[in-house]
Amino acid sequence: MRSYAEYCAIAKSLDVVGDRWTLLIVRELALRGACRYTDLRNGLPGIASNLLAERLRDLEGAGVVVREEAPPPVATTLFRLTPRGEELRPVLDDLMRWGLPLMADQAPDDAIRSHWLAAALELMLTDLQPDESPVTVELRTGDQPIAIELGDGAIEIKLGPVESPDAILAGPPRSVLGLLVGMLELADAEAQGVSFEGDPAVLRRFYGAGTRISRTVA
Amino acid sequence: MRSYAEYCAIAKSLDVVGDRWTLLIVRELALRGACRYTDLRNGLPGIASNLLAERLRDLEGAGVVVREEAPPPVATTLFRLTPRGEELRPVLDDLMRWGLPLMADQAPDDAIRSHWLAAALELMLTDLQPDESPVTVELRTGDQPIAIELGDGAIEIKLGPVESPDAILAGPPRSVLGLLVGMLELADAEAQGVSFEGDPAVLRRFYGAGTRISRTVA
DNA sequence: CTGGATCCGCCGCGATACTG
DNA sequence: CAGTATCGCGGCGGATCCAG
Repeated sequence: MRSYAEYCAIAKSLDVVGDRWTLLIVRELALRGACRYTDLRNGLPGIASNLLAERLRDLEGAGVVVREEAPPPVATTLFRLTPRGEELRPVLDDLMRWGLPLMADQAPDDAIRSHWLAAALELMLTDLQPDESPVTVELRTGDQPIAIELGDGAIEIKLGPVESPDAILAGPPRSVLGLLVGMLELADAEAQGVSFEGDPAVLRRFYGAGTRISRTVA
Repeated sequence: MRSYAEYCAIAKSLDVVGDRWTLLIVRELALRGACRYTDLRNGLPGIASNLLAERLRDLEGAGVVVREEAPPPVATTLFRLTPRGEELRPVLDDLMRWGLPLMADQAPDDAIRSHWLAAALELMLTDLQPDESPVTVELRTGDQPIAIELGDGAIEIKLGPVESPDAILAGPPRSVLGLLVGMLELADAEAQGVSFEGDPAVLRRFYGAGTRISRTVA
């Protein structure tokens, strides 16, 4: 993209990361750590291969990304954020926070990746009953399961299955999120295709976290 | 721009504000408050008129901007951020912070507006000697003077001239910023075309604020 | 199979002219 | 003052091809 040619910090930032796809590439590296070219393609459905290569070159030139050759036996090239690139996390966090209300509209052709959902949940969820016993929930939505672990007032969200979950939640992402966040009652969520196994009381641990979001939606 | 078609909060944010020029329009409204179409053109040098009109329509449709008809005698249309638009300020702040090191390179054809500089200074400057007596400085760089008022440990930065400043600083923006931020000694700044009137001790009030920035520059 | 490069069609953007 | 109209170009999308 052409430079804005403005002596302004915001414009100069956008000169670096304002191109189409660029911030989403940074998002992938921030959420998933070092990635192979193929991993990035998978996390950026629809990107043209030449664009991904070009953006990675540009980001490398700007000092945001480094390319490193993994040693044998893997022997593949990895892309990783530099410290300067890591400093973009606040920008990503704010953009994610601002975009949370927009998760209310899930377009039929929206691609879905569980690590995007996990990042959103990390911003939204709080344990409303931190004194209760620890609880684990497995989410089955997106391209891989998500593990939620409540305990000691903290919430941990990881990718991957849960050993013996106290509850299992499956269904369309929008409805699963809506239920967790308290915008949807269990009955409504189930009407939208959500299946819930376990003790419904577990959901109360999250309820209300979403009222703050709901208020944001115009 | 085409939608990214990803069920991800960041991607959905960028679907709204990721177009070229869009965030800079929001910047203008955030920094200067309600603006006329002409004010926006002035604050966005180089933007095509049709693009500005189209972006404003889009932003209005997204609930980020409202158009309001000013009552007579002015009788002009004003554009203003909605509350939802105001919530983009954290994004702008982080982008500005991330871009501060890039202010080190001022391209010859970079447009300059004092309100961009004022915003950057607001992020960078701290009063290192809050117990000293109040001090006012007038900056003459960009398209209008900038007033800096130190007192009670707080810094106020406004646009416009200062009544009877304790110091006057004029010259190229990069050097004026560099001096204030402590990356440049007075002698070096003067060699770069900065003129300084007043007590040089005033500069010590700011010195060091920029070491944090300097460290950021790779 | 990974990590690209190349080509082409198209649309978003840039620049300028024009208008109620 | 607040836009609309037009046209040319370059960035992007989509597909295919290629080297290690």
